[in-house]
Amino acid sequence: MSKGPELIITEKDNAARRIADILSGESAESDRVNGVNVYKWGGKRCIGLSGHVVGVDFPPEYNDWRDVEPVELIDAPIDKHPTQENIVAALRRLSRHASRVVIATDYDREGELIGKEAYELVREVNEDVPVDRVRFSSITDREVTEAFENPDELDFDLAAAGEARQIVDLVWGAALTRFLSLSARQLGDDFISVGRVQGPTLKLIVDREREIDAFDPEDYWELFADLQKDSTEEPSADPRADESARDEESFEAQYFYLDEDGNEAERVWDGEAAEEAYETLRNVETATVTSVRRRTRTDDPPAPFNTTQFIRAAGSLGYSAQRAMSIAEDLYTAGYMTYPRTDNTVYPEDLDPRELLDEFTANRTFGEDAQTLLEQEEIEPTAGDEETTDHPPIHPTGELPSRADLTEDEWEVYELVVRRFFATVAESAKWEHLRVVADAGGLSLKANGKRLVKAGYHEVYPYFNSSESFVPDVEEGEALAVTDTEMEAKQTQPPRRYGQSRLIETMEQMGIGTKATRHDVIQKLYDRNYIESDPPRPTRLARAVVEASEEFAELIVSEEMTAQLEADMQAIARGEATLDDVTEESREILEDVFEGLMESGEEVGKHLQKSLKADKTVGTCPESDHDLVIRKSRRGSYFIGCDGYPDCTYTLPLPSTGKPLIMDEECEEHGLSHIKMLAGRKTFVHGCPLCKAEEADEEEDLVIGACPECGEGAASETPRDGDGEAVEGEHGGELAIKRLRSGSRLVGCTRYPDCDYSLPLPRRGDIEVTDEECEEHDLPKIRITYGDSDREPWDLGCPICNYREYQAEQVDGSELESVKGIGEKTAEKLKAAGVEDVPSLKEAEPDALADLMDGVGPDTVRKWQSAAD
DNA sequence: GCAAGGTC
Repeated sequence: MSKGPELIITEKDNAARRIADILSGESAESDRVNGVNVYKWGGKRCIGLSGHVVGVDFPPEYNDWRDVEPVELIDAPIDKHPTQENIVAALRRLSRHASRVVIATDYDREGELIGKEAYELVREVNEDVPVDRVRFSSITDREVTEAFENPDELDFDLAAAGEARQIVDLVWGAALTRFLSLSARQLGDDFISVGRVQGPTLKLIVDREREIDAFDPEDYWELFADLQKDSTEEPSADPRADESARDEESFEAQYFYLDEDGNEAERVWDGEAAEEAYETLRNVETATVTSVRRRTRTDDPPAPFNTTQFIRAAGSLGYSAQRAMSIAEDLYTAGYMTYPRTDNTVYPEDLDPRELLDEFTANRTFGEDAQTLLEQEEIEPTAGDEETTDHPPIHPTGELPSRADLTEDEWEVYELVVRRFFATVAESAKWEHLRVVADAGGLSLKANGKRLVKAGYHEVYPYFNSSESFVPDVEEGEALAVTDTEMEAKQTQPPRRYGQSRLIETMEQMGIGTKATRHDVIQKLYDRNYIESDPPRPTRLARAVVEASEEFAELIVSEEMTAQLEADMQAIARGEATLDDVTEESREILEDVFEGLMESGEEVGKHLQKSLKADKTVGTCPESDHDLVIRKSRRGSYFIGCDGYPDCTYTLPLPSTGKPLIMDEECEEHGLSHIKMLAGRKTFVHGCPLCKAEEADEEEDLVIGACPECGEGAASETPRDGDGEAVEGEHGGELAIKRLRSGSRLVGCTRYPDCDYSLPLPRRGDIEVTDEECEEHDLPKIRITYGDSDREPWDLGCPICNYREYQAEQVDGSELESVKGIGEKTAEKLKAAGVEDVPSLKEAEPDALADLMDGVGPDTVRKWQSAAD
């Protein structure tokens, strides 16, 4: 037996470092083995994994989708193999001579499985070493020390529960995904996927869209009256004061009646009845107060952040789920906040709110609020319903960044996290509600006022709406003047689409996905062309996938599958069922699914193909009977082409920026769908592509001067090529303002394509050629106006000077190269794609940007974005 | 190349 060091294994590097610090009393030193961090002190080593370091998959002979019938995957063997070679190698090296191994992975089911995977790797190289398991729910001195003093054993049943999930997910996901993809002949990057979590998520979106489609709006009317309290008691000397006093005493009330069930209703469904009521209301001069009700309401501060609620709050600040998590992850890695992936909404016992608040008292931004909170006699943090063992709720650590350490976005998210913590230890707010009902000519009017009498947590947490609505103090029997009346014609609205955070919340309620994956699932739906735009809308393909699944494999789009699996996993964890029981039964169900599916394979395939085409179809070709579809050129740019190609070669260009989205709106003249170009914050509506092309054809070029490359005054020594043709020098080329068929505008040479000199012009606004001239370039100055809008005109000036300034700004684009993974060439490409600096890189929509760049996928873009933070 | 779950 060797007397080697003791090895501690955690789930991630960050946890390894912190546990080493705690156990060593901060004396641990960091070393690298195989490029992996290892913390050493005394006779101990601590290494962090990166989640699962081994993966489950079918053996390589099952890799060819065409060679293997999807149904064969159901009973195919499943292998486990290292996916993080360097970490696995380091783990092997360290465990070979270890005298003891302690598994300290996260305290949840997946953590138990990751621990078991590590255990098996250890066993491969060291048969006898004792292996213990420690469990703690937050990495604090007390919890960690206690856990290591009372080591336990690995729970193999719990790990097996996790393994069963891996197998069921792989078998169902792979077999069905391959089947659908093969049936629709989609084998490239655009395969058609389904899975236990993405399936029901997609169905959620599609179902909502079905409701919207089926929605039949109904007309109704609402009546309002402005009421005014009589405030003529003491007229003041200043008439303006009277004016404002009157404003203060005036408020809006709404007409209501009691419906058949005796409930208050505001909507009048009958037009004539509304008209009649309005007639009455218009003719009354006063309303008499019939009831006044006051009550105070306590408004408790929110619970601590779990992942879902954090994403929701960040969403209301304008961050996508993906982006919010990416920022949170960076703040976590930098040590400013706790682990962002957690279900827990109850602070651990050893979080001392006073101690943590203390850390903020000296801070410029938070000091005052922290101080105020500390002055409370008692501090009792709020708690949510969910208390789990995995990680504490998201809260700031005692380590504070300075504002300069963070980007603007990071700071905004950090402040949100800090203020949420503040809110959870702040006092409740108090509202005073005042409800007034008045009678106007037999019609009931009501007004609800609310006043914040104690701001409480709103003082430190400004993200919730705390606006008041004013209703003056009135008394029963008091007469109020009716100063204005209004009848509004309205229509019932279809249900709203799910936004990203609503989607994540609903997934959580349905019990599908996990805190760490829900936002990724949504991203996956975008990547698979199932949803587009934000809030997400389902494509035709998505509808077809859901329809096909509903008919033949209902379970894969149902939340029931997760519920059943969850129950099975619990049975395994309790030792009441085995992994084999569960996976066998699941395979049998899938066999049945395949029986129906294989009979109708062709039909399913056709349906999917039709939908795929519909997603790309803009309308009918004006020159042939075929469809016009969006295509991608070999250079990676989008255009519209005839589906009858090569018999019909009709095409229409599209703008070079962004990814085209087919809108519902259709051009009345041409019957083509309008196009929107998705390009992050540069997103714009292109409109009907044929209208754009015709506008360009009709608009004459407007000559504004000589071309500096080939026009009058250009280099007079004219070099000639072999044929005696001039390649440079004067050719009489002129500069003109042009409108291209793709919709963009520019200043270009009239000799195009022989001379391709050009200067950019903005896409929006009216171009005005002024009388002023640029002395340097002999060109008129240009001004952009914005029609009726409030926007100030833009004096763009001489187009050459303007372009020079623009380019000078772009030189700063070398800033892009400071981002890990971006070199000179990539920075060039990025600039060509319209991404000039780090902020715009971070705001870019990964899909749209990837589409603009050869050889770059959306995942790469996301990597840059997180590296740029 | 398929899933979902860890992690970066």
